[in-house]
Amino acid sequence: MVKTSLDAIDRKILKYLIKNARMPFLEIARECGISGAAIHQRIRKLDEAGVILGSRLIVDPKMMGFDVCAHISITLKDPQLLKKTVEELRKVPEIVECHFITGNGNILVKLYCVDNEHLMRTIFDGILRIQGIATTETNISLQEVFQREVNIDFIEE
Amino acid sequence: MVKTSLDAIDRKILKYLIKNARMPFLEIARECGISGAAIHQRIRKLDEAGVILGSRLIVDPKMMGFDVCAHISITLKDPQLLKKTVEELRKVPEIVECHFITGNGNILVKLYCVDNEHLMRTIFDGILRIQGIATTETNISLQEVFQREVNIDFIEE
DNA sequence: GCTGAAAACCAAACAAG
DNA sequence: CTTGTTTGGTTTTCAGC
Repeated sequence: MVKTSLDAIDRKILKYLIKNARMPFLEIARECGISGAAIHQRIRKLDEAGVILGSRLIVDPKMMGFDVCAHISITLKDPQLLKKTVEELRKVPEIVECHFITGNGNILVKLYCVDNEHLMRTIFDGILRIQGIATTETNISLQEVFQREVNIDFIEE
Repeated sequence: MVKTSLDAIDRKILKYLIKNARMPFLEIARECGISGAAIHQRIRKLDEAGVILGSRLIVDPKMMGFDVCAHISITLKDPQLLKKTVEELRKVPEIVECHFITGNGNILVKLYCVDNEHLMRTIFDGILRIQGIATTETNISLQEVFQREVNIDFIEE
């Protein structure tokens, strides 16, 4: 996992696209004071280097009918089963994030469900049936107050 | 927070753009079998309805120099200070997510830091100095195994 | 709500410095 | 690493259905 050195223009390009993935390259070019072709090549390079992972439309989960957001901390029966368990968790469509963590539990997942009944089914039929999972601890998110991308401004190199 | 009724085409449009925010509208149009102008109008409507919140380039935090990811559960001195505390948390650039939660603590934040020393400074100088915060409990994410947008396929209306 | 067409605009690739 | 140019595709708007 090698770090690429990003110069000021790279960071400026990323900053704009992090806020709006559909911002035209030519508009970025005008903001940065270089040609569109240069922006295009820099973005391609950032993509190939793995700095850029993709782009996403951000939708309001509530508007899509997902009224329940929760974090679940999962404790494994056996640490050996980590990789296999993750592969099973990946198949649970409600889960949007998965971390290996320190502290209480071994895995932390974030998920969205339609309602509490759906959450219950997801926990009991989706998560607890996975071999290797011993216990879960669920924390409901009453409100997702804000969500944003990592701010790259305060790395001044 | 009224739910808009999304038909099959709306969901198809969103599904494509959630995977790739820069997918050309005309390509979506071809996949959906309707004109580009219709796609354009539907997306504008979804935007105005608040279903679409924006779009983001997804960057690898590690590549940007953020080697440490953590979740911090925050307990307030006084529940009255909730709103004010959130406004202060919003000013901490390292924080990318903020929830009101049930269970252990009142607020859960997710953040990225450059290293453990930076995390320590963020907790002590950034978070614990905020009026109204009593205690914090930090959970380091050893690895962010995956991260994706909510899968809208399993809502079949 | 959709369409097709027009005008303005953009992405991508190129040779060249 | 940059630029200007070119080609084909795209966005956006609008009248009309």
